[in-house]
Amino acid sequence: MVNQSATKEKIFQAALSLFNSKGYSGTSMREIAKAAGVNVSTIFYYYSDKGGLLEYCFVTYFEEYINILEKGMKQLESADPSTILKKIIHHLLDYQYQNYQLSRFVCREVSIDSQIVRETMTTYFRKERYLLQTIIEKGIEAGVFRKLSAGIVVIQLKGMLNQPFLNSIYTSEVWNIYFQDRYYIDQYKKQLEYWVDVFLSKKTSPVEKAIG
Amino acid sequence: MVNQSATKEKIFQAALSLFNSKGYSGTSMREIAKAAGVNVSTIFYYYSDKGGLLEYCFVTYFEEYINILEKGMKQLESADPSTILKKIIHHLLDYQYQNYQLSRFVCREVSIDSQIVRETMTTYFRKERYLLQTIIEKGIEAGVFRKLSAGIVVIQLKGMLNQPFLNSIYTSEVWNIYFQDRYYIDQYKKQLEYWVDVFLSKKTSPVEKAIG
Amino acid sequence: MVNQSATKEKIFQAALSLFNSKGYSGTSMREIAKAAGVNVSTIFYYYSDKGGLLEYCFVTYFEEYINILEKGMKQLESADPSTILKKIIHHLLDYQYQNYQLSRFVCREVSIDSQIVRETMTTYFRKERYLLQTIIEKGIEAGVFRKLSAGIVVIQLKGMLNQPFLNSIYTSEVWNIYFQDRYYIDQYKKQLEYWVDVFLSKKTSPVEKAIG
Amino acid sequence: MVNQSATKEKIFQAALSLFNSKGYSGTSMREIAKAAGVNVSTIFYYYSDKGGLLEYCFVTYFEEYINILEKGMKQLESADPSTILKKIIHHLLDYQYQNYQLSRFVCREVSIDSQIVRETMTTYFRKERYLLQTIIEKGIEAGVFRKLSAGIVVIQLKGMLNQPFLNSIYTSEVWNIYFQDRYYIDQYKKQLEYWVDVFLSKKTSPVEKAIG
DNA sequence: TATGAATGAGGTTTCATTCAT
DNA sequence: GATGAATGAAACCTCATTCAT
Repeated sequence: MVNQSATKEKIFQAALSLFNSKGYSGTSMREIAKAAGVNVSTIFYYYSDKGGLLEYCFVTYFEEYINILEKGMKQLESADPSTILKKIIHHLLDYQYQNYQLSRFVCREVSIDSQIVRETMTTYFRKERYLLQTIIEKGIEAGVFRKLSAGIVVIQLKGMLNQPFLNSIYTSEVWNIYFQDRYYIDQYKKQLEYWVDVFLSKKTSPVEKAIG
Repeated sequence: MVNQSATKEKIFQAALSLFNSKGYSGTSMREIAKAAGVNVSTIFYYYSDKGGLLEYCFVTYFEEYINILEKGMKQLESADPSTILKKIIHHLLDYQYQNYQLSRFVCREVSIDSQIVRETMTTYFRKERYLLQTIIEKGIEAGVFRKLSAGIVVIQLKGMLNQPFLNSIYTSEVWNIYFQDRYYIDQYKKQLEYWVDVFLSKKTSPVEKAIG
Repeated sequence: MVNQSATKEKIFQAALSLFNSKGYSGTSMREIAKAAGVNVSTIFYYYSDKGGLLEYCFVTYFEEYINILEKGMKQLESADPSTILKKIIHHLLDYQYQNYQLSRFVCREVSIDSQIVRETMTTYFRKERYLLQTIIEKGIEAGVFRKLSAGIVVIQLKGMLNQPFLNSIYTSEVWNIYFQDRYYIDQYKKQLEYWVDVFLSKKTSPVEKAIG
Repeated sequence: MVNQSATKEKIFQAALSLFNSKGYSGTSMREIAKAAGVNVSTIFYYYSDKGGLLEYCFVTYFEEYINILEKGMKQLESADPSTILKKIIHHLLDYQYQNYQLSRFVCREVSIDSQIVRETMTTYFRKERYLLQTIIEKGIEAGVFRKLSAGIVVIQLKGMLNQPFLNSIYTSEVWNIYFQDRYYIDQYKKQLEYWVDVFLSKKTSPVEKAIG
């Protein structure tokens, strides 16, 4: 997260912004350099490759992402599944909100099926799978969650978690909802926590009354 | 949907497949030509432009997509919101399942914020918004759906609808779930219909007992 | 030898001339394009690679080179070793003289120890080795040639054969000898044939009297 | 020959090795730095230029080369041409053998017709010409050598002298002869001395019986 | 309808080099 | 004596595209 060199960070930010609006392949190194106010060669000095820049984005994103998951992991024994899951949703949405550009880009580019994506991603996502699956299954065993397929539930959840960042043009242009704003993110967060309570959980929690 | 020329269709399919695995910008006309077994110039003959090829993909996708929505539209008066919504979910998932490659590509590329995307997409999505919003609000008015923000609900729903196609590498590599298979799509479909019943709707429907 | 396309040939000649004076690595594609009067892309269209251009040079050179050797091969049974060897020397020098630029370049670049050189070259030179070694050994067995190590003799011979083309700056600048001229090549040819007669062969032939 | 600084020498050796396998133009400063285990800037500190490094190679090579020739020069009056020539061949081959990499590189790069090569080389080679021509002509006058063109003879001789170093891949890969080994160099040396005796000289010397 | 030849613009990357430290 | 950060120029190569056929 913390960049040693100011120049390196400047390049990173410029790249992120451009990758977001034009896609990774659609962005040229020259454009990035220009946006960062450095010479093209400087990018190669720091990231060695265009691929290196991409990898750096992925690693930076997942490093913190996995951190959040691991904090959830530690509470697996002590707290109840519903609370943990809601906490994780809370932190993930917050993290993606605070790293809007990066999240948008990674969520999007991850859907490409290239070598580098496959390799980088799979490791992180296997960890994620382990955590989420465990939580869901514990909840089911404890009789708190409904008997649903853990896989399908997680895929559903992930779809919901990414959507605000993935399709931000859609949300803003069509719905006038701006997930760069705290307000909307918080609303969406509540909705997902609510989903845990009424969709996943067998009995509706007190939160339900507050919203629905 | 129906291509006049076999050659044109061949090119379309080849392009689709490549766009999916390398992205639109990451795919070159030569690659498409090679994959389609035709000369590069032939692509220009049929689609005039690389942009033309992209547009053709979008139009082809949304043509049928909007068809499905419009069928739902016609039932707005006669049928109840919950049933209509479930029908739409059913048809959309089916459509995307049957046009796997195309859906994957469009869902993904739509997240880029370029001129062409913005223009093509917005028209279709505004229609979609009108329909879905109307259904949700009618349901709320009728006291069938919970009092939720229509916008947030639709965004949530769209996230869930796209996820299986967008992140197919994720689902297959990490969860061994293959949405190219009828079986998994049907399971997922049930889950979303269930979501309509227990999350959106105030009272849990009989379906709930069957699953949860 | 015969180029299908006039453009391709033009590029080839321009490349050859530049490779000779600046070396392969020292010559840029742009320079070649400019010298050939075509666009840079055209070179890539025909040769696909800078490496492809290099390979084309090698193959073109060795194709005819090996032809000459194979003609010598066929006479192995019928003619005497001394005559065959002199014929080969005669034809090789003629060939190199007629393809001055190409020979100069290949002889020089062959001394680099890269992958492509190793691969292309070895095949041809093994054939050459077989022929020359056979001739020398036959001559020794027949008691016509002195008992010398065939390997050392061939290396010595090859050094002499290449020298005029390899170091043409040296010969012209220091000795005012121009091997682009028939006259000098013929003189040099005589010298090497003479070498066969008095150095390789046991008894000095009548030719000796004519020269020495 | 004697490098003041160990670092400077390290760089020199690394450069030599790389120049040999990839050519001068084909080798980058970074590669040299990496091979030498120093920073790129260090090379510039010691040699100021890439050209400076090249010049240093040439000068280092020719300094000793010309020394050997000058020693021969001094004996022009006292000793007989045949003996002097053989001594020179002996010392030159020894020198090139002991500075294998350097000789290989210089012999090869000298064949390029660039400004720097022309300038550096010509001075040294004119000296060489004077010595060798004088020896040959003296021999002819004295009736010891055959009446041959001095120029052609020297060119022939130089071809033979360089071949083992120039085409070392050829000799090793095709003939399994390794001129890095004393044994093979000595054999080759004998062959060339023999060449002086039977080809250049009118009457065969006693050495002939020993070999042929 | 379909192609091969050719191109200009721009892509990524590497190069030798400098400068402050 | 030696280095790391940074650069401008130019390297190789690919791109979408056109045009004559």
